[in-house]
Amino acid sequence: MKPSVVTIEPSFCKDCSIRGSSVCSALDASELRQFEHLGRRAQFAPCETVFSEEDIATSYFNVLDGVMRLYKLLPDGRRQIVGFALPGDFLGMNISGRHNFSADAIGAVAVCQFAKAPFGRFIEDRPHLLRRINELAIRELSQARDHMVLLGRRSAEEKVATFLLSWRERLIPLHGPSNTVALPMSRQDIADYLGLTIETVSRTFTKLERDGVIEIIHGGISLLDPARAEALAAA
Amino acid sequence: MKPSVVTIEPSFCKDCSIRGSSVCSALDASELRQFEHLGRRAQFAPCETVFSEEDIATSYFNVLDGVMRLYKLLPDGRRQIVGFALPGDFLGMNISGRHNFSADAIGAVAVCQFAKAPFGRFIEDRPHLLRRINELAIRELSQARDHMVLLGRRSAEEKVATFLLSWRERLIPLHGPSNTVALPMSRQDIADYLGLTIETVSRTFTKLERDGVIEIIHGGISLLDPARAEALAAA
DNA sequence: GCCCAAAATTGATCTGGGTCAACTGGCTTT
DNA sequence: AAAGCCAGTTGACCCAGATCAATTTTGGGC
Repeated sequence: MKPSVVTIEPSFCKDCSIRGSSVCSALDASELRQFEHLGRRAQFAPCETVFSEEDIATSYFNVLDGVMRLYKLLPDGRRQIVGFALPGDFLGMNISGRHNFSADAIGAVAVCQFAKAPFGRFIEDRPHLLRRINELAIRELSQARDHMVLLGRRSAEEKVATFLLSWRERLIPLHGPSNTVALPMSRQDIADYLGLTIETVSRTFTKLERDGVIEIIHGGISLLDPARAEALAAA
Repeated sequence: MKPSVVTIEPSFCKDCSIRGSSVCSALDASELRQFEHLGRRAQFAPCETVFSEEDIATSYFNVLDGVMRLYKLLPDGRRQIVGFALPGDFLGMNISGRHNFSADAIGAVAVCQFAKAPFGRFIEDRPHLLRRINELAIRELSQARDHMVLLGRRSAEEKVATFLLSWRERLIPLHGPSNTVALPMSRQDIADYLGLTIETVSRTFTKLERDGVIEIIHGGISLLDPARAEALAAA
């Protein structure tokens, strides 16, 4: 784990890569110029922790680049990854004043960080921004429920197939549609996301490859038979 | 499944039992009087479906009385209960325009039903209400993540102990604190909530009773040894 | 009260995925 | 290029919880 590099540099929202897909899509050009002064760019090195569960939440984060793992730990060390955050995702919403999960960078990550208080004041008289945030929360809630079904009621093979397809789906806005699916997270991360062990994930990947559904490539997979993968994921 | 009885009766928000715990807590007395005209009381008989996944969402619901099960089905019939709704809970938020889970009454249920459009217009210029709704969504999101940990990483005994404790917790605002915990839902419901089978739930209840942690009583359980239950749930 | 159906419990057995352990193959370091 | 080190894979075995199959209990209707 390398030391973190935090760069404070002038950042222009209008040039931002995630402008349009994140919370900021709710803002018009003039608001955006004010908004600019609220955010501060920050970089996180691979494996660096951005915030931890139970930490006082002092900031909101907009992911600009890279992938983060969001997880909760049980006292004995068992881990459940509750999601992966990609560019455009907005983190830090909570009601208790504390984060309710931990987040760390998988590869290098860049975020736009907003101090809680000024951000709160900015929202105060901009209900359209609040509506946008609400929209994001409701979308996440829907995803969370889908994931509950996966965790509670699906077999290992269904879990892996579903994960690969939905991950591919999430990468479309970033890389365009492709059957080559980059998997920046480790097998252990995938296991902890799907409620499996690393061995079962590995075996299931191998099985899917043997069955001609995927090809395991360096840093990801190639989806050879999307239709069959869909069938495995649906049933 | 008896036929539904829908009663449209004059209902007064100020006298409402859940006034203060639901969305409406964000409204002042004068707003409440206007709000009154938006809602319509409806009753649902035991086992009756309030709405189904993929239905066009035309209403929001405020649970007034009774308990609902919220669930998703896989094509082959496997079911995952994603939550139970109690008085004060607000249902119907979504972004797709369709419900993303099904909901049915467990016992008799009374709700306050709001047509989507007028409710949306009412929120429009009342950001404090929107903030309240956002708060509820974020709280649910946090609960959903806790439940993911349970589904993905906990043993059967831990699941059941955790469920009993958190259900007891949820009943406090309704019945006051008590070691007697009413369980209006069936064993099958509990199983589908915890990602287990009905047999495993039944066996685990029996084991907890044999161990002196709970006593199984009619329509629920009595928590004999809360400390031990906490220990089972935490580890 | 008695009857019937549904819900819950209990027992016997099976199995998907976990556990434990060994091995492989890239990378990095020197 | 040798050594060391992880991340990932594979194999052998095991067990928590699923499945299958009876009971037993509960509750509602008459």
